[in-house]
Amino acid sequence: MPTVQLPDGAVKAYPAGSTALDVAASISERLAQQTIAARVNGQIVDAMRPLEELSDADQIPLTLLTTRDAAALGVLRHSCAHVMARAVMRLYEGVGLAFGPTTGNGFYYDFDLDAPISEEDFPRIEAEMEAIVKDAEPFERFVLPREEAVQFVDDLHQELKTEHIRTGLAEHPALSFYRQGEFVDLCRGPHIPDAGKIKAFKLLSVAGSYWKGDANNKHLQRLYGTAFFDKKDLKAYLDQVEEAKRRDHRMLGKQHGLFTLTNDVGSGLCLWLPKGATVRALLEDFIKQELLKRGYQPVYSPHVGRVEMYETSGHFPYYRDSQFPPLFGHPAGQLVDYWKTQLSEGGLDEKSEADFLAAATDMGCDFSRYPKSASSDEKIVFLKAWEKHQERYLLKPMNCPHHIQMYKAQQRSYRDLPVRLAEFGTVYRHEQSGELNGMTRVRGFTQDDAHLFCTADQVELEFKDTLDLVKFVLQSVGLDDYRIQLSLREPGSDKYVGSEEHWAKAEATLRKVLEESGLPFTTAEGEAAFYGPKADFMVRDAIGREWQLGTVQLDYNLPERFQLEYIGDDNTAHRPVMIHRAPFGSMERFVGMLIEHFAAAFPLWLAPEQVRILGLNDDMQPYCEEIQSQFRAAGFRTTIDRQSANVKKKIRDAQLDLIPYMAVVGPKDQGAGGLSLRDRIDGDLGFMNTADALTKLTQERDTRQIRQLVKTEFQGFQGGDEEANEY
RNA sequence: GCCACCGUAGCUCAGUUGGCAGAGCAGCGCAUUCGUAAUGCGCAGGUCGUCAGUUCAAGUCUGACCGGUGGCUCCA
Repeated sequence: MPTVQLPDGAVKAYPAGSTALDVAASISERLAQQTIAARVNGQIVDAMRPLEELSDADQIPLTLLTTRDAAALGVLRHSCAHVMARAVMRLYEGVGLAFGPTTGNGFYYDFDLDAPISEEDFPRIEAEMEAIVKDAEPFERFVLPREEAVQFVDDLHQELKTEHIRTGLAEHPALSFYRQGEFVDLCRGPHIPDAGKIKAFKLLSVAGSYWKGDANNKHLQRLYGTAFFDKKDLKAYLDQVEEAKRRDHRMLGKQHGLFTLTNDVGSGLCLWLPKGATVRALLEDFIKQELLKRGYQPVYSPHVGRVEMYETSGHFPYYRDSQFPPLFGHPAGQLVDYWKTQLSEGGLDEKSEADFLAAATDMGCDFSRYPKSASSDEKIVFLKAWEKHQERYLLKPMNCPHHIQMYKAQQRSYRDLPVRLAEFGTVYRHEQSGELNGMTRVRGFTQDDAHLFCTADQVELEFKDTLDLVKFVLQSVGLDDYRIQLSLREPGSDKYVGSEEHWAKAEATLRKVLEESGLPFTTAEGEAAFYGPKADFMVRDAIGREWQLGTVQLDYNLPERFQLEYIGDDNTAHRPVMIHRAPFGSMERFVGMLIEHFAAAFPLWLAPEQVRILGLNDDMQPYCEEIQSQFRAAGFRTTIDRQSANVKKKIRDAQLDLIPYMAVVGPKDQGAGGLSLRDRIDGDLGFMNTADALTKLTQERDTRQIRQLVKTEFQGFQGGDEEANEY
């Protein structure tokens, strides 16, 4: 007979076999209606399971989770995923089930299905789901011992489930299933008591995915949806999605002439139009001033570097697939490189080889000693030797090797350290075509990069200062909601360079400084760079979305690979430690994010056009120019609206162009030696003399005031863990 | 790169079963000269992403390619 302890401390015994639902019913009928799941020992569990199964404690600590608990939302959504899968199975033949977990904002289910599902099919799938919800059939859990479970799954003819149960779940002695009507799924649960609890749901999108996330595996169709306890919550969520669309930087960037992308230049190659370039230049100037104060030194480096340098750093071999191919100094370089690859992949026929030799000779190669009759390996050795004497350049994918060469350009003493080299360095990466996205994912971008070279003793302090810099920079643009992600190695992986000892030291140092900093941080294994751990700034924008922006990375490995040294106070050589850091990350990405954060309504100090001067009629032109020159002299970016239109139209245009201030001038203003100031946010401020207006605007600009930020407080009502609920 | 969807004027979009390519905004011209979110009239603007194919006839149907969007995979 289970005894239950509720959160309010009440202790009560219940008949054997009682469930959380029974407990709820014993309190009130209404509570039983609203109970979605329960929490026992911190675990979220089915409300319809006998309590003895869940805990063998004398007093079972039980929390009922109702429609008011965010934690129950994940349960609801996962059950909704089952309902969706059931609907899809009713409507399509031969549906293979994969996984169907919850996500931060909803759920998805992956299907192996020949017939393509498109958004046009959503209404009938939703209608079928509606019918299932209306039937309000219960979710029934049952457990089978491993052998029986395997047999049971075999009989369901669900190949992916069969595979998963044999590989992914090979260690599980018993497996749980959930049945809802004719639909049965291998599932860890928990689920809601019955489908009738789903009051609001919607299918969102369809996309491709891979079985177990591996691109080599079977391609699946993924159906995304979301569900809520209440139609109001669903509407709030959909409004949020609309708001995000309204702020899309690709649309706003086009609309406000900030940047453009055209296939004539190339995909992923961003053109900064004057207005966007102004925002970027202001940010760059701002950070340059700050770096000067913090003892950084400016440097410049070219856009290409020898492949060998990137072989030393490890970037070239590690990221070969996502770089633009090397530029060859010798005309035959590309040909030789191609030939070498062919040989390593099994070689080509004699004729091709003869063609290659002829072509290479034509291009001026002396291949008289090419070992025609030798093995592929020997031929590769020859070609490699040839290549070794040729120049090959890479469009630089990273700035660090260049800065490292600067460090090496002179002998360094411990007295010189730390050396802090800063550059807005433009780098090129051949991102996969499917990854490109407006300004936030491009193939050529500029990092506000710097590399700090310091002694082992200085690492902590330098790292701390760097965190402080990023904090300061984010604050200055009004981004004060962020966390830091401590990105660590993936245990047991061989994709990293450097010794165990260096990694352990680097990770421990990062963790120590972060703990001492008091900044909120989370850890993420497997997210480190290949040469060292990182502290990534995850910044929340005005509508609650997270962006990975600035980064600080600790690196013991590149100094080793490039044999960096400084002479210590003991007159012997020591190895410095490097810190890589970029507060904005990439200018493209950062400005893209800012556009969405401000919905293109930049604060005065960042606005591409700060003041627009609107004459009441065409006769005011000379006075408009007079006012303009006064604003320009005070450093403001202004234009005059020269349309032959009435002032209402000019104001409307300026408002739509999101200009922070308008100076409306007519005969009255001219007579009184001033202007009528209009604020984008507060509207007409009335007459002001020009000096007062300048003082007011100068103050707002120089303190980098952010007067308006349209925040929507919808923080997702995020339910459940982001872990897969499926096995 | 993979899967699904999309590509018509500078921008946002309409275009019936294949039958002469449309609107609004922006632009230009003329008139208007106005006090806080659209003055009126007119004009111009397109090889319908590209290339092939089917057809008497293709924006519309088919294929390939290019580009974009949503995801997947990737992100130094």
